[in-house]
Amino acid sequence: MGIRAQQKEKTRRALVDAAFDQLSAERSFSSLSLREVAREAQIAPTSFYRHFKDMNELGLTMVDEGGLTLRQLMRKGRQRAEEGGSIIQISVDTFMEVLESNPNVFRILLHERSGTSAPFRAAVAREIEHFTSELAHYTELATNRTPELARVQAEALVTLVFNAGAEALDMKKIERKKIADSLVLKLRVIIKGVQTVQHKASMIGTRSS
Amino acid sequence: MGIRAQQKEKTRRALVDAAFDQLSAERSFSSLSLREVAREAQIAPTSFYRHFKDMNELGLTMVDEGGLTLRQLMRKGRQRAEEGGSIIQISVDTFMEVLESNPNVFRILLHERSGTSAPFRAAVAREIEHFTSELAHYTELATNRTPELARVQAEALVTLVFNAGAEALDMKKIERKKIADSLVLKLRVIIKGVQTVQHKASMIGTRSS
DNA sequence: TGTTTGAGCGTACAACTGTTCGCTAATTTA
DNA sequence: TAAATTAGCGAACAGTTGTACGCTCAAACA
Repeated sequence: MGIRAQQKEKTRRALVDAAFDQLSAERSFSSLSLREVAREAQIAPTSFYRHFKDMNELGLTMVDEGGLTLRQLMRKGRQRAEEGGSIIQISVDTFMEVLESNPNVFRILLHERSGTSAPFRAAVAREIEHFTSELAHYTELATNRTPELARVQAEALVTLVFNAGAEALDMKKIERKKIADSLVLKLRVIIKGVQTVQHKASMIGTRSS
Repeated sequence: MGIRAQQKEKTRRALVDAAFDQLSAERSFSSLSLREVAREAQIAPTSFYRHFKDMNELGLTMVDEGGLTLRQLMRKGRQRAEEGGSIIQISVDTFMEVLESNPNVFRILLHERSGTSAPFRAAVAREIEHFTSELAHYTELATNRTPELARVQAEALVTLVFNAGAEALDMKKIERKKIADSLVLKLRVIIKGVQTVQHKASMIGTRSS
C-alpha cells in the first residue's frame, strides 16, 4: 500500500476511534456532531468528507464493527464451551468479558437498536439477527430441538442477554456480578421450559403417529 | 381554579402534547429542541420557561405519564384476567392494545430507558421496576412461587414483553400479530421453566428436611 | 522530469440553538 | 378602585452546527 493510502487509512481510523472514544453513558452517537468528531481526530471539519459522506456513514461503519465483535464473541464462547463445563455459565462469562473490554461497541449497538435512524436500526437488527440465527442453528445441532423451538429459544436467550448487557454496561463490577448470576438463572429457566414444551409435543406426536 | 391558573394549565398541557406529538420512529425526545416544542404548542420560545425549567423537566413529566400508563395497563390486564381465559394471552393482547393507542408514551419509555440522561434512565427504571415488582407480587400470590423465583419470572417476562413492544411499535398490524404470537409462546416457556425449577427445588427440600 | 491527483486546510455563510432582558396587558389581590 | 402579580411576547445575544468553495503541496504517475 502506498504512503498516501496508508496515511488516509490512518486518518479514517482516527475518525472512527474518535467517535468511539466520545461515546459514554451520557453521550450517544446521534448526539455527536461532525465537528466534534473531527476535532477529537485532530483534523479540520471539512476533511471529514474525504472519508465519509456524512455522520450516518461513519455510524454504519461503527455498527459493522459491532457485528464483527458479536461474531468474535460467538466464536470465543464456542471455543471455551468445547473444553467442558456449563455452557450457559461460560457463555454469560464470555459475554460479560467482551462487554467489559468493548463497552462503546456495545453502546452503539444497544442504543441505535432503538434509535431514530431507520438505516441504523436495520443494520443493528441485521447483526443481532445473524447472531440469533447462528445460535439457533447451533442449538438445533447440539440438542434435539425442532427448528421452530430452537429459534424461539435463541430469540428469548438473546433478548435476555442483550438486556442484561445494557443494564450491566454502566455498573460497577460487583453489581455486574449480580446481573450475570441472575441472567444465568433466567437462561436456565428458558432452556428448561423449552425442553418441557418440546417433550410434551413429541409425546403427542408419538401418540398420534 | 381561577381563570389565570386554568389558562396556564392549558398551555402547559399544550407543551406536553406538542412534545408527545413530535415523537416518532424518526424523532426521539432528546432530539427535540425547546424551540420546536414551543412552535408546535403555539407559544413563544421564551414562554416555555414559565412552565418548565428546561427540556429535561418536560421530559421527566412525560416519563411520569408513561408510568401512569403502565399502571393502567396492569389494572386493565388484571380486570380482564378475572373474567377467565389464558392469563398470558390476555396480558399480551392488553399490552399490544395499550401500546397501539399510546405509541408515543411507549416510545419515550423505550428510548430513554437506554438514553443519555441519567435522570431519565433512573425515572424509566423506576417505573419499570414498579411494574415488575407488582407483577412479581401478584405471581407470588396467585401461584405457589417462592418470592425469589416469582421475581426472576417477573423480570424475564417484563424484559421479553418490553422488547417485543419495542419491535412491534413501528410495524404493521399483521407483523405485530406475529410478534405477539411468538411472545405468547416465549412467556409460556418461561413460566413452564420456572415451574419445573421450583418443583425440583421443593423435591430436594422435601428430601433433606 | 513534468503532470495529475487528492488529503487536508481556512474562510465563509446561513440556519439553528438556548437563554437574557424588558415590556405589555390581563388577572388577582388588598 | 388602586396596586401587585405574572403569562406571554419580541428583540437580541453568543454559540454551534453542516457544508460549499478554492487553495496548497506532497505523493503517484506518465
